[in-house]
Amino acid sequence: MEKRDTYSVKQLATLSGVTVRTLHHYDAIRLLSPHRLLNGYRLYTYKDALRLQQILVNREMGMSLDAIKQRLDDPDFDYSKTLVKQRTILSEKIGSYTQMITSIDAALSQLDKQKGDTMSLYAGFNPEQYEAEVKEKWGEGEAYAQSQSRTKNYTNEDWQLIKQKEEAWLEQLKKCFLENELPQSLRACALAEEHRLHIDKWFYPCSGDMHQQLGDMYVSDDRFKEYYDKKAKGLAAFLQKAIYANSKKSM
Amino acid sequence: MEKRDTYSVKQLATLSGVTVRTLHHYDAIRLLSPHRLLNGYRLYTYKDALRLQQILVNREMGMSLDAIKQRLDDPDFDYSKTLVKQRTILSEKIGSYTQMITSIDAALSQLDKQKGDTMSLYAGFNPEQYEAEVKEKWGEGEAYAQSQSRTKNYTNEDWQLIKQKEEAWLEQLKKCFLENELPQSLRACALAEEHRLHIDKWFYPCSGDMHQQLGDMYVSDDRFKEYYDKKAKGLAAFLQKAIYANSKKSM
DNA sequence: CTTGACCCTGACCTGACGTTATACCTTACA
DNA sequence: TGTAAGGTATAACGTCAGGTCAGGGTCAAG
Repeated sequence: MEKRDTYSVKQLATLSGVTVRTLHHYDAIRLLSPHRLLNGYRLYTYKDALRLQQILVNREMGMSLDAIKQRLDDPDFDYSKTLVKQRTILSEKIGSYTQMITSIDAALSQLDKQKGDTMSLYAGFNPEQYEAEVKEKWGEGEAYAQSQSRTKNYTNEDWQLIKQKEEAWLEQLKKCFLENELPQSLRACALAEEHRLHIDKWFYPCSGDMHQQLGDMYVSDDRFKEYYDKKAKGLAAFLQKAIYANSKKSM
Repeated sequence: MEKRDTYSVKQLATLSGVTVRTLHHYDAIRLLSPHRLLNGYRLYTYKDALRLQQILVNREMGMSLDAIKQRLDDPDFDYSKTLVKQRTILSEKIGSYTQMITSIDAALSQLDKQKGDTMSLYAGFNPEQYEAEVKEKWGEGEAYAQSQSRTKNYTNEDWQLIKQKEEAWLEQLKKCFLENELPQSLRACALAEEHRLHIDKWFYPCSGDMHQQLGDMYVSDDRFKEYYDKKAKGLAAFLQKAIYANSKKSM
């Protein structure tokens, strides 16, 4: 701190890193009341500056302004008392921080356990994630980035839910297909739309266009084709057509 | 954090050291909105508890609730990375706080020399009780319960006696360590056994196993480690080894 | 004699809860 | 079966440490 003998509000404020309003406040509650010039301006002495420093240190420790006032105004101001008080505050903080650390550790180990091990769930092939990966190869990095950032915090439960929904949907699609419904039918379109919303909700924004690209991928990429055709031969193509029909309808 | 799947308001509140009102508030501002039972009661899941943990750590770092909300709701939020970062920040803070405490202690002892007034120096950290607390966190509620019920009737003189004994013992351990005794040495083992008996007598039944767990804690829990290492660097680890050696010997 | 930087007070606003009041729900026990 | 205790809910007002204007005075420089 610069060694001057007097300061204006602003000078003291900037000097000690508080706002003018704060000094006004401290004056109002008589925590730090400087002298006044004839024009009413506040004039802080070096002593005031020292007191302010004390105030700030104690405030930093989480003490209330009132308590600080009590202590600084205590006639038999006992430095050791202050120190002891600060010591206990510090040690309490340490206590709560250690507690936080232990819970963080607990959370971390918990997280390790439940961090979505998608491989085991999907037996090696996670279609929705794979989609994003393939899109990446095609230069559509955005979908991949989105998918990555969204899924990285999914828990095992989340993945299970997603998988369940997807499986239920796939069952319906299969039924629809096996019952010789046309891909343009309302029923097929509804399922296509459901699929789009599923992707959109859990993985990355999926517009109609994006969805059509996906449909194409389902027949052109062997891995996808196999995934769907394993359920029922021709299902991949059926899905693609349904997606196209749905996209047209939505426009 | 205890591993339960659901909590009531009060349960979660006490568990995480906040008030019920705070949880209500967080619900009101949609920072942490739990499910509701049919009667309208809030029901917090483990996920909620994790989120609360995040909130509290961030709050402690001086972030506004609004900013915290922003962050936690950000899809790019990487939970585990953040946890790790926070852990290091917290433990750094602990480090600097302990530093401050030691310098306060220095100042205090300086003052003590000038006056006659000692006592209450250890107002902050009482290792034996802290042990029980930590064990509680680790799920060994029995020790904590025992410790609580035994200590609640202790008088001031009792505490002084305990403290004295513990300090005397600690001095001996320090000497033993600084004189390059091995932790397997008879001398070290004797001190370990003395320590076990001390706990057993004053706080809770302490078997060899329990004692070994304690030893582990002394090196893994920063607060203990610091407590012992402040006496002599490496003392915590030394004590742990001595405890292990003593346990083996007694079997 | 104006302009811009400072200063004043007063009044209302804010964030993060604390406190109090009133009422409902659930459980234990007489 | 009733009732008392204790947990829960909402609602509404209080608090603390300032932030943010608004309206007006002061002062040195150009």
